Amino acid sequence: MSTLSQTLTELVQVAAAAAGHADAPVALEPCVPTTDPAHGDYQSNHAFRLGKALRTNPRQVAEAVRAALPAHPLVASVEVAGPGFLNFRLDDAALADALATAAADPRFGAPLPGAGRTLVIDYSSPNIAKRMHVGHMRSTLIGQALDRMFRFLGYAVVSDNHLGDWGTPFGMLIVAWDRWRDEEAFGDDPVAELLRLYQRFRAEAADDPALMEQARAETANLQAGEPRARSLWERFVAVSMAEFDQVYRRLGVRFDETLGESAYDAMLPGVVDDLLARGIAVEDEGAVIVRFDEADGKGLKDAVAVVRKRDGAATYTTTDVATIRYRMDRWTPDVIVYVTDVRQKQHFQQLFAIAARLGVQADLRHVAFGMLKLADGQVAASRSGGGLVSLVEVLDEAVRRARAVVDQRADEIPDEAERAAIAEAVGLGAVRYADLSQNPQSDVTFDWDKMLALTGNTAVYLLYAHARCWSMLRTAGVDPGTPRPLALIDPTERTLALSLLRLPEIVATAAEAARPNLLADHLFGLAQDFSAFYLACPVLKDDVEPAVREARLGLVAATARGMALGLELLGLTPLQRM
RNA sequence: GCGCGGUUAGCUCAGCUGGAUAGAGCGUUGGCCUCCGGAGCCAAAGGUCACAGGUUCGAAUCCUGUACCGCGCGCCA
Repeated sequence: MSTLSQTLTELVQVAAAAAGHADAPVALEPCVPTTDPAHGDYQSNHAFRLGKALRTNPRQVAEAVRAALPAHPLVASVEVAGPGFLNFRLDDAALADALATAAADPRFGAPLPGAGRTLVIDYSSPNIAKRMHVGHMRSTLIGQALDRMFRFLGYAVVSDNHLGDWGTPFGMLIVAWDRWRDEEAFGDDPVAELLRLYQRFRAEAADDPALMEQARAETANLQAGEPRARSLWERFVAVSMAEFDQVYRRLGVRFDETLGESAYDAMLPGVVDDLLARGIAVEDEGAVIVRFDEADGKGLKDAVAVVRKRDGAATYTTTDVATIRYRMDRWTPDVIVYVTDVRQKQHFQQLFAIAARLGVQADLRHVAFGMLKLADGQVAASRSGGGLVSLVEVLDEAVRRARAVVDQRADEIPDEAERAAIAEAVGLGAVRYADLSQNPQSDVTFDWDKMLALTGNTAVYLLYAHARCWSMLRTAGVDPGTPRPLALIDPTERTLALSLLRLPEIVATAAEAARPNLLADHLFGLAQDFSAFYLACPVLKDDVEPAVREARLGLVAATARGMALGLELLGLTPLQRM
């Protein structure tokens, strides 16, 4: 199946060729929805590019293309407007059929542009022995949404949680454990105890250099596989993972792989040797470094990455090179996506430049999202920033606020367990949508009220529209999965149908651009279109003719399906009642 | 110092990678429950898209410069 935009774009391509412009050196410009319904439904701006390339009046080119357009059932009329816009008006009956077909399809009529391609996506990646706080939220939520969208597009996706589970912090923890551990506290809240030990180590080591020496020795023991260090490390990892898993379960996040930095330790010496042997890295002041220049990218002028420190230890750059190698060997992915905050941008530029020199063929993408800031301007994810709100605390508060609203409807939803489930979906949805409805690259300021808002452009609005669809379907006794004919008469019905039919192309654009907010925006518009339809078009009222009622129920069912699809791709739980 | 990013309504942010009259939410003001769900709907007010040039049929979007703000910059990840 193809999208409306694809269908029209192909028509323009055929027409341009027929009009004698097949050789014009321009990329085909995809058809896009018009901004104003007065201009039709979709427009092509291709004539402007053609006109420029051919040095002719774009209006004339547009006329020629229009004259050469093959007939198509979807197209009701085509007009040339303004300086050379080609405006399409789509046929009502054909649109209705297209939507009916999409609504009956489990994939909502979406093509599979990712079919046959493998994509590794690396996100969340928290540090062992630390607590997930609000600063960790973005990678997890954005990554999860992209993960789901890429799967929907047909990619064979491998999601990988690249844990920070290796290195000197564990040497420090082992030393601190031996000296200051409180077994009882560890039993009650192991991660809190590990945090306490880590912080105490940092404080004491500031005055006692010998402690750092011990930590280095324990780190070396760990890396050498010394049993005691190893078993402590395993214990630390286990208790941390147990806590992370609770959060992941709650958020519906599921990884195919959880290969932390420790998984690559054995590969590191080989990586450094190889980089040296190939002349990619050189020795410098006792360390091994890679130098970059402007040929690697503007931002890498005079940049240097250390791949082996003077003390012989590898760095995270080395680990990341090893990780790319491993992924290429194991999955031969076409694409590898990293979801981290923007501060790591240069690191990834360097990493990708090294990969290019190694001949790695995959398309490496860094989704660099903006930082989460606190109200006072402090960066929430900074290592120095203590006293941060824990992620679980945010989620709990969100659910609590949602629960207060849901309980007001206790007469309609008497079942306590159902209200709890609704509050969970609404509360977590609010947090998720607050983040995903923003362009990832923007910084976000942590604001309880904004993040947990339940009115306006929020998850609630979308969930509510979906629940209202279901309410109508329940009343009418209609199963949205059953195919039914549609008819589009009222302008609000047409607008809603067009919005629904655009969903597949929006998902594709949002995933490739790594911007879940494009999908969030579209769903918000979809919910607004549904509201306009709901206001203008009675469905279940007594004076509605049976045929009209049936057709409108079909539209409602299609809306429910489209909304549910979009919500799930963003990680939200669509509710049939709330 | 060098590099990267940002600056759009009172506030928080979108703006489909150059298209037609710049949009939401919150807040403000004024209307909608004899109901197919008011967690909603309708309407109003609110803009020199930081500033100055440039590119072209056309710029919030691309280029150059300036001013602020943020982030990063070889042995942390």
